[in-house]
Amino acid sequence: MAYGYKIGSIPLTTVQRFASYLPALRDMQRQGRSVVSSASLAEMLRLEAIQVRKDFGYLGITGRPKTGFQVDDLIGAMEHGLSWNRVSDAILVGTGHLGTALLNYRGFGYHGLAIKAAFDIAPDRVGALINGVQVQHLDEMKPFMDAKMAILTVSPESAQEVALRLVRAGITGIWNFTGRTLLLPEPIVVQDQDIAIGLAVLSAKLTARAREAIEAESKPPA
Amino acid sequence: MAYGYKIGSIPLTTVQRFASYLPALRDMQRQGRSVVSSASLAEMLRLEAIQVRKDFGYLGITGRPKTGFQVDDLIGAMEHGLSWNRVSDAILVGTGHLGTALLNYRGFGYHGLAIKAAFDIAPDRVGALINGVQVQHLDEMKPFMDAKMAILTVSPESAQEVALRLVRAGITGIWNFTGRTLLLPEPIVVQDQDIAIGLAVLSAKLTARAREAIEAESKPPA
DNA sequence: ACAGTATCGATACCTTTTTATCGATACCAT
DNA sequence: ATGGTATCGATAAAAAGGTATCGATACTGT
Repeated sequence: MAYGYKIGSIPLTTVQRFASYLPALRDMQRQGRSVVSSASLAEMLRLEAIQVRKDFGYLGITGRPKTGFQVDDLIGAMEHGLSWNRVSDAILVGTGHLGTALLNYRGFGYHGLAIKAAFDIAPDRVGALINGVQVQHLDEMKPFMDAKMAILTVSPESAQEVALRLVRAGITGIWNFTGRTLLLPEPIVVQDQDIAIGLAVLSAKLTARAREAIEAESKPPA
Repeated sequence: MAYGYKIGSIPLTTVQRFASYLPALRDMQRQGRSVVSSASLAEMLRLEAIQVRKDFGYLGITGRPKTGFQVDDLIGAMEHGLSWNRVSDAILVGTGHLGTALLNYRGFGYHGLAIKAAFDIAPDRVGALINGVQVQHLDEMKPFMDAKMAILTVSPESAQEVALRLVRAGITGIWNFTGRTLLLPEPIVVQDQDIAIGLAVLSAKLTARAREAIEAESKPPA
């Protein structure tokens, strides 16, 4: 096997879906709804009911026929199972537009993330206050900071170098937006996030759809 | 089957990898390198050589033993097969931090995207110039614009409403950053991009790794 | 209480995706 | 030329992930 398909014993795809169930469930919780059926959640998220049930199976949560699943149970199990309950601190390096956007993003709270510090090297950025976080100079980054996760939003050119500094500062997980593949010692977990991929897929889908339409037209309906 | 696994006859996962091969190959091309082996590309992107070869198989590109694949051929085949060569226009709605970050992002060119117009409703944003694009009021959005793709970076609250306006304006593909599931007529292609998922996965991986470490410690090495 | 029904959960099945194997081919060094 | 070797490509096996089926269960209304 190449590398981590699974997270613990849970399929990666399931974990990803957990991440989208969670906000939906939190909304329900807030609205006072205490139970939800796999079918209704599936419809909400454009999935299949059976897939939702199977996913929940991994959590060990069991529903009740005719009623559904307890919203609280589901949230609890997801948060506990994936440590989205304990708020883990993260730091962010690179306060360009993307970095700033992430510092201002409100959705991370669902997954227990709080960005506690931000770093940059540009003199005109150091000292700025972004969404309550003061930008510090990269040189200020100290190994004793207790964040274990870092968000890397620097330029591709400096990606590798900054990543190594992060590792030296005790970071064990890097969320990499730079588009460069980072070469780091084994135990570091790197999550690559190439924003352009989503677009590329959309564009490819549109092309495929357009082609299908043309083909469908050339041969008259059966 | 639920819905689109495949794009044309190419697996979705393969298309995603294409999107990351492409910049790497373009770099090589720029550096004058004309051939590349599946093994070296795989190492560069942390994949398996065989997977790279299989992906290339979908393109109909054939390599040569002992040498590898022609970089130009690969680039050409990917761009042509997925229409990343023809530049397609897109519009962006919602010029908050994320929208601004995307307007400033330089990686879209690899996939043939040009953001031609930006819209918002906030009076203090309308009229601003972001990376050469003038922000217009949403009401200015006209059905006759020839962009078929839209990037949706508005607040979750207004997501559905704005999406409907986009469809009425002739948009057929929406790249949805709002985190809300959009309910739209069938032929519209929606690509959901929940930025928090990447983080959630990273956090879950770190947790899993930590647990593994603990388990490995409790039972001494075999 | 009882029938009717919505919903779950276990099992089995099927599809998609990844990985392994291995013969064939083209380059390189001698 | 010839042998050695890196690399490909076809085929097949394995793994992962998704879907269907269907009996079991608990709520609802009479």
